[in-house]
Formats: sequence, C-alpha cells, structure tokens
Amino acid sequence: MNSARREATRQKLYEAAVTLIAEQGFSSTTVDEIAERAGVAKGTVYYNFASKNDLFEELLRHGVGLLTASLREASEGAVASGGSNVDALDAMIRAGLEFIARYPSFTQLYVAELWRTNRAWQSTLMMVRQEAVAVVEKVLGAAVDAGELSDEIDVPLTASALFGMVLVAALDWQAFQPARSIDDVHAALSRLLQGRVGGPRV
Amino acid sequence: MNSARREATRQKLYEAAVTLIAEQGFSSTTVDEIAERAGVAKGTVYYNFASKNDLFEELLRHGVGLLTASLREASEGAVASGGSNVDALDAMIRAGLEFIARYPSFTQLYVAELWRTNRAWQSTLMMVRQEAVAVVEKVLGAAVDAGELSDEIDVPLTASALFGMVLVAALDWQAFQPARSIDDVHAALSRLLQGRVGGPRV
DNA sequence: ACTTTTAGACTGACCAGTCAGTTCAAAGAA
DNA sequence: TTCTTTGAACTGACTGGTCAGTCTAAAAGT
Repeated sequence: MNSARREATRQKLYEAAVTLIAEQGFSSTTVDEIAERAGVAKGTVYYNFASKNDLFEELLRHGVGLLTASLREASEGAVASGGSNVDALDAMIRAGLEFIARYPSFTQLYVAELWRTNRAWQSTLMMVRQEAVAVVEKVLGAAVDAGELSDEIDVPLTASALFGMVLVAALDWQAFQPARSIDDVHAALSRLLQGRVGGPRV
Repeated sequence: MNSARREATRQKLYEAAVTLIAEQGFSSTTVDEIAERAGVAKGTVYYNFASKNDLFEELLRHGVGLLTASLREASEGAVASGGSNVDALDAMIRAGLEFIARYPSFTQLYVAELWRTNRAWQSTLMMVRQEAVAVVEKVLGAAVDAGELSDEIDVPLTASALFGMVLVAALDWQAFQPARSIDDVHAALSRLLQGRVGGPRV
C-alpha cells in the first residue's frame, strides 16, 4: 500500500482538474486533458477515482472543507483574542477573501455549480454548502443574542447576503482589478458590514 | 427582414434553451434537446442561429438587456417620484429581486458563466455585464456626490458587493425558501444597505 | 413569389470508460 | 549486498456511444 504515492497523484489530479474545470466548465473538460495537465496517464485517473463525476465530487468536498476550516479558525481566533462577534464576522470576511485569492479557480467552479439543479453532485454540494454557511450563521446568531446586532435581522438570509457580497466582490476583484491589495477590498466590505455606507454619516 | 413569425420562433428557442442550460450547463445541453423542448425542428435552430454558441450569446445579450432596462427604470422611477439616491438604490435592489424571481434560470446561467475564462462568449459577457454594473455605479456615484453616502466608499467595489449580495441572497431564497415573500427578502437586504445590521442600534 | 419551417438521415470528430499489459518499490531470500 | 517476488500503481490503445452541424425535398405560412 504505497498510499503516499497515491495521495500525491490524487493531489496532482485535483490541481489539474480545478483549473481546467474553472476555465471551461465540467462537461467541456475532458478526462484526457486532466490527465495530461497532471502529467499522468488516463488510466491513472480511473485507478484513483471511480469516474469523472467522482473526481469532481471529491474535489468539491476537499475544497469546501478547506474553506470551512479557514472560516471557523478565523472566527475562533477573533473571539479568543477578545473580539466581539462583529469582529469575528469581520475576520471571516477577511478569511473569505484570502481563500478566494488563494484558490480563485476553486471558487469560480463552486459558484458556477452551486445553483444548478439536476446534477449528479447536487446533494454533495448542498451538504458541503450547508457546513460553510452554518459557520457564518452561528456567529451572526451569537451577535444578535449578545445585542451586537439588531434582533430584527433574518439570520439565514443575512448570512447568504454576506456570503454573496464577499464572493462577488472578490471574484470581480480578481477578474477586473487584481492589482488592488486585499486590505483595500477588505476595508470596502467592512464598511458595508459596519453600516458605514448607507448609515448615518460620521 | 425579421418577420413576426421568425421572432416568435427565436423567442421559443430562448425559453427552451435558458431552462435547459440553467439545469445542465451549456456543454451538456444538446441542440436536439433545445429544439424538442421548443417544439421545433433541429434545422430551424440553424436557420435562426449560426451555431449553438451564437444562440447562447444572443440569449445572454437578450437577458442582460432586460435586467439593465429594469434596473434603469427602477432607479429613474425612484428619482422621478422625489426619492433620494439611496431610495434609488433600494428600488434597484427590489428590481433585481423581481428580475431574479421572474427569470431564475437566466440568473443561474449568468452566474455560472460570468467568471469563466477562455470561453467563446467571454467578451460578449463582459460587455453586457459592464452595462448592468454601470447603472448601479452611476447611482452610487450620485449618492456620494449628493452627500448621501460616505465619500470614502469605493464605488466599483461597493457596486459589485451590492450586486453579489442581491444575487446570492435571491438565488438562495429561490432555491431554499421559495415560500418567503419578496417583501421579506427585500426588507432584509434593505437593512443591510441602510446600515442597520452592523451599525449603531436603534 | 418569397420566406420560414419540417423531418430526419448522415458524417466526422470527440470522449468517457475499459482492460491487458508494464513498471515500481518494498520486503524478504540467498 | 544482490536477487527475486509480490501486489499496488500506472499506462495508453481501443471501443462504443454521443452530438454539432449539414443537407435534402417538400410543405406551410405571409
């Protein structure tokens, strides 16, 4: 069981697949392309994954797992160092931006597939999405309970909105003004979160 | 000459294509399927459009055209009836939600393709996106000039963020809690825009 | 008269998945 | 050390199916 070797191969396949699928979409990316980019024979793909679909599902699980961990860590870090729940939200925005900057392809691919219906990996995607969103909802709920945020807010909807705000702003940043610093982008989003856009002027 | 008959056929093809592509993606939707769903012979597709790609590009132009018109109308309506620029933004959020509720498939498909690189219709997509975003940016800019919004905000980035907020919240609404009323969703997003989430408590 | 649509057979390219055969690396044998 | 064995990992030509796009002659619409 040379599973270190195998693991390295799988990793190469993930990396090859993620960029190709982000660029072209799942269906128009061929297994031959993935194998070639990974520097591996086609058969190896099928030795390591049951099917093209399966490769993709495992890729999704793998990627969202990284995101969830990173969000959770950011939130816990903020709280541990004496921050409020709003600080935790802010830290999660930061972590989200960092994740997207680091794995732009994965993010593209995730967004492209998230709301598609009738696809084989639909249920996997929903599961994995729920895990990520739950992290945000939890902090949002805690902030409301602690009186930091208005108790009129709709937690799940606001979590979605925040998620979308970060997602779209970050993808646009990467696509259209990649030169800007992450601090810049973070500041703009923070401002929105903290109500300093449409709120009373300071 | 674009006869009325021809236009009706094209319309049927758009409608068939948009749902199929939203569900399955562009590449895994076949021209035969589109023709069948539209109740039209395959040859008719090629009589009306140069290729599958061309059909899709025209579909994108058509759809984003509707969105842009609707945003512009909402914004102008708000201003004409004596509203502030922030009211105009709010009206545009509403219009965005209505658009997504009415054309969920188009929205899915748009999001799925927006950040993809290396696709034939990439430039078309960028162009139409820019038109839509410009409408939001214009109002945002006017609001800053009028002193309604902090002049520290980054207009393009905030426009993206707002766009993303509406987009993701609406898609999640449609996908996971379709029973909720549009007013409900609108209220939650308004609150975020107006800074009543993270801002000072009332 | 002229435009548009029909029905569907056909072609050539493309591609997911298979499988018989080859290579690798580790563990033991000499 | 050097040789042999073993099973896991990998290879790539091949197969069977799918699909964009073409083409026809005839019908229907305006």
